Amino acid sequence: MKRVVVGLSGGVDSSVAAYVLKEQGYDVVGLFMKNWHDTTGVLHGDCPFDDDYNFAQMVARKLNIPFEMVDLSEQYRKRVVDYMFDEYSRGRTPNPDVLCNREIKFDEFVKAALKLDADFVATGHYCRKDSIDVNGKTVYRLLAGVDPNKDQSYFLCQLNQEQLTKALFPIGDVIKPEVRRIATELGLATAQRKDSQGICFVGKVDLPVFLQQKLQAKVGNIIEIPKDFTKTNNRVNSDMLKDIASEYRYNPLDGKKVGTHQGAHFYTIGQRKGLNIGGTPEPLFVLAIDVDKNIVYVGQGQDHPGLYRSGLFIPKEDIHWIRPDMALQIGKAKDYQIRIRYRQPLQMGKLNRVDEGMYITFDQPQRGIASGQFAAWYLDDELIGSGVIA
RNA sequence: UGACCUAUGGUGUAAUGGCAGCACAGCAGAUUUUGGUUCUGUUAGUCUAGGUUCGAGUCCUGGUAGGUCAA
Repeated sequence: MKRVVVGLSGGVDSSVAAYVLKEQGYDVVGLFMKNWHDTTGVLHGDCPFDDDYNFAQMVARKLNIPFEMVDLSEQYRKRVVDYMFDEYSRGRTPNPDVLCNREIKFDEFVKAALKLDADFVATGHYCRKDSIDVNGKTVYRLLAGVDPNKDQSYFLCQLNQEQLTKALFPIGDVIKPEVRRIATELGLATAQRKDSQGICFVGKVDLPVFLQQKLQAKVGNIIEIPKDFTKTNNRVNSDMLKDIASEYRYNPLDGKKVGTHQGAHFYTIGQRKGLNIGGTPEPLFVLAIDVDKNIVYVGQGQDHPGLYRSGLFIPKEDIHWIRPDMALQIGKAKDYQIRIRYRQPLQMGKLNRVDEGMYITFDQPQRGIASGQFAAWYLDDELIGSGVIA
């Protein structure tokens, strides 16, 4: 009998995942990860971590499976939280949950599971895996979950073949309401628990407060860029990949000062809340930040041209193929469906592999392309590859 | 130290003398395993002292503050 170690988080998804595995005849072990125990900046709720542990334990008892706990706090801090601080300090917008999966759940956690003699490791992600034969070699495919509303494949966009080999996603072909129904039917304590939100393991935080643990607050200017500012408008007609894919760079003379902020690195492109500037007919959105000069550039209205770009660039060292056998050769281009954030409907676009990296161009301009976030490319249901936006 | 104009939530603006409204910001909730977006709800105002009127943000007089023109 094959042994599966399932990451029990104390939520309903991993609870049902454990149940499904058991039904499938696996020798199932529940393993709870303790990755964080600081509440700085955490909104409402004093200490959710103990709660999670207790719920996970209750579920394990109910399912009659062994239950273990592993503390990966040290690794999580080093490999996810430090990366977060570092990215924000450079004026970028990291995605800690993608890193959490690559570095913790499908690395450190797997190591812990192997110590428990695991053959496979399972999670409660809404995604699927299958395998095909390519030139006599088994290749694993990462597929979207069948629930279009909950598909979480995006968060796994940095996994590699080795990691997929050991992975099982028991609830990928079930829709969320069905998961809730199963949990309710089984009388699992987690059946009605609210879905988790915010940074995985840390929780819903007030980001500026959280970041101020490491990043200094410092007052700077907010500059409003007019809607008809030509530098942003000209871009739309450009043919040069490099031009289309690069960020808009402004300088203070391109607009006028409309207020002050507490630190440019606390903001991200597309952001509306937190500027504290009123009196405009339309809301202000962040168009760009300059952490060196400590300036936040804003523009008025959802349709401000500075909010949209038709392309992005990924440096070659940040290109990742879940399917290495499909890696695009230098000089080649190919159409893909792409998303640049969780739950975004897939967008039509083209990958252009050049010597220095990958340019992605979109058929429709995209709102709020943020450096540090991940672009993930799909062919229908299958996640093929991903990369960090420069 | 002459004339004129203006004054309404935190900000920008509406209201034939008849229930002070809208937008933005803020706050709260919903949505969301990243940031962000979006949706819903909500706090908060007539510069000041008098007067006219059944009734004043609105009309009259003084004050205060800001602005424009004239020098």
